[in-house]
Formats: sequence, C-alpha cells, structure tokens
Amino acid sequence: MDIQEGKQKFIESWGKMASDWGINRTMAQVHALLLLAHEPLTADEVMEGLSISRGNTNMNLRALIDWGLVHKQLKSGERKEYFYAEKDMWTVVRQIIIHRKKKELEPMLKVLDDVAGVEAKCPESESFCNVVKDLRMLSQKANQTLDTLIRADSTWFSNIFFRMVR
Amino acid sequence: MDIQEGKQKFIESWGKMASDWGINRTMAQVHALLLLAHEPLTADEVMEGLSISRGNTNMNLRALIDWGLVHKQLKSGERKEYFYAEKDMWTVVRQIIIHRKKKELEPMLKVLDDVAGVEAKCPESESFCNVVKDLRMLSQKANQTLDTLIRADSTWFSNIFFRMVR
DNA sequence: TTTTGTTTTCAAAAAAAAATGAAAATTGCG
DNA sequence: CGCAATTTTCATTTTTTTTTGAAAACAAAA
Repeated sequence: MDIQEGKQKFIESWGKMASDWGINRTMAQVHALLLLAHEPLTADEVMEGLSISRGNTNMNLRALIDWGLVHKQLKSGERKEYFYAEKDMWTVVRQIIIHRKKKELEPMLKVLDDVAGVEAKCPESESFCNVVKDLRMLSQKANQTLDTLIRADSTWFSNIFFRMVR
Repeated sequence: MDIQEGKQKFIESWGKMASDWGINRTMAQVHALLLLAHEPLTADEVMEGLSISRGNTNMNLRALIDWGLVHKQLKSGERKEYFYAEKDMWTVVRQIIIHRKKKELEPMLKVLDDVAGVEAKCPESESFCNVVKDLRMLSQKANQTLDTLIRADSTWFSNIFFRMVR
C-alpha cells in the first residue's frame, strides 16, 4: 500500500465510522481530507479532492467550523478562503464531546428531570420508577465525567485512561 | 404530568436520542416500551402500543434480541412469544458498548493498523503519519478502556466514575 | 459604480433508510 | 397429516436525509 492508497482508505474509513455515529459521512470525509493535508486547502480543492458539489462542500465546511474541528485562514492579498483541520487529536476529541453532549446528553437529562416529578408519586412496583431512577443516575454520572474530561488536558486524559486499564 | 404522559415522553426521548446515535429510532422506542412494561409483551402489544406494522415490530424485536437488550419468554401452554427488556441499566450499557465496539471501533483500528505500514515509511513532515499515530494511540486506549469496562461489574463502574470526577 | 471572483443559499433531485403489509414459512396441536 | 395461530420475509412504498447546482448575495479591486 502506498501513501495515496493509505490516505484514501483513511478518508473512507473515517467517513464510515462517522456515519455509524450519526454524523454526516461527507462532513467526516472533508475533515479527514483536511487532517491529511500539508497546508490549508481552498473550498475548490476540497470539492475536487472528494468529487462533491460546491454547495455540499460549503455546508460541511461550515458545520466543521461550527464544531471547532476546522479553522479558516485568510492569506493576505488573496480573496479565497483557506481551511485547515485542528490536528491536535485530543482537542478534536474534546470538541466532539462538547458538541454531542450539548446536543444529546443534555436534552435526555432534561427529560429525565421532567419525569422525575412523576417518579416521586410512583408506587414501588412501577418499573417506570426504577428505569428512570437508574438511567438518571447513569446519565448524571456520564455528564459529570464528560465535564471533567472536557476540562482536562491531554496529559490528564492519558492518566485517566491509564488508571482505568491498569 | 401523569404517568402515562411521562412514559410517552420517555419513549419519544429515548427514540430521539437513539437516532442521534445512529440507532434506528423505532428500535429504541420498542426497547423503551418494554423497559416500562410491568410484564412481558407480545409482538401484537408492541405493535399496538407504538402503532407500527407487524413487520417493523418483528425486525426491531429481533435486532434488540441480537443486541442482548431484550429477551424472549415462552409461556407453557401458549404459542405466542413474549418479550421483556433487560432492566439492569448497567447490563444495558455494557451490551451497547460491546455491540458498538465490535461494529465501529474495531474496524477503525483495523484500518489504522493497515495504514501503519505506510506510516513507517513516512518522512517526518507528513501530517498523515502524525494523524495516524495519534489516532491509533487514542483508539487503542479507548479500546482497552472499553474492554475493562465490559469486564467490570456495576460497582466497579460507579467507582471508576467516582474516581474520574472526584 | 461596475466588474469579477468568491461564498452562501435553497428549491428541487437523488439517494438512503425505514416502514408497510401481504404472502410464505414455521410451529404446535388434534 | 391438515389446520390454525403465529412469526418471518421481502418487494414495494413512504419518509428522511443528503446532494446538487444555479441563482443570489457578497466583497474586494478597478
């Protein structure tokens, strides 16, 4: 396998994994393309590199910027915008955690809190109570853990992993 | 809000969250319905309860059994099959981790290992090398951590969380 | 201001994913 | 076996998501 082939495989695989995770496949491929690039790319180069339309390119670049995974660069004397990926993988992971926590875990917690009022009135026999109680506890733990992770630096992150698997 | 309303909200929310996570919304709703049920339900009751077709019900029940989140129960003297959800939330979480790790993390690791051969030949300047190296390390750490989690019991799980957030 | 290169928008088209429902297969029973 | 209850399959339809591309908006330079 040569470098070109390896890159291709990486881009495909990153896109595949992303779509398993509920993230647009193309968005992940744009991200992968930029991750592998030596220098910032223009929208045209991304378009060309992945054979996708201008509109699609623009939408996904904007989404990546929104997620904090890609940054814009303006070169003086040029009108074109250049894009480059955040290459510190720990930062990438942190940004993804932040974004998904907000979009997914927090609304779930909100619902669990809302139904907790009902739970209080439950007879002990109701499975509803137990499910909500357990899930609420798990979600809150997960929430706290993620908050801690988000605040942590990469060293701390490695340490945690080390402690967990030792 | 009464119990009925609470249940409804929970089912919707569980389905919504699942679809953010790349899991079929209906599958999660069937799971939620069974989680909240006092006793095992028949396929007909699930069908009725969520207003979905027989085929859809069957497919999603099978998928849930495959994920280890739902079990079949046969009542003696009856031909109908009954279904009930795994209600130990820690087991639920563990099963989900097992399933998704196999389907998502492991193929990614495989690709990263494959391209590692290319990486070896890289000049230091190639961003490809660094990205692959970092990501490979992160994925391996994640993989180890998940293996440990899978092997852990729920007490141990709580302890880990506690250690992480203390 | 007009021109020109560039980005953004968004209605429409295409593709992908999920759901339906009727037919086929399976199962237990007399 | 033959029947009836139940489950499974899968071609078709429906819904949802993604992509396209041309038009509009924008922004710097002439």
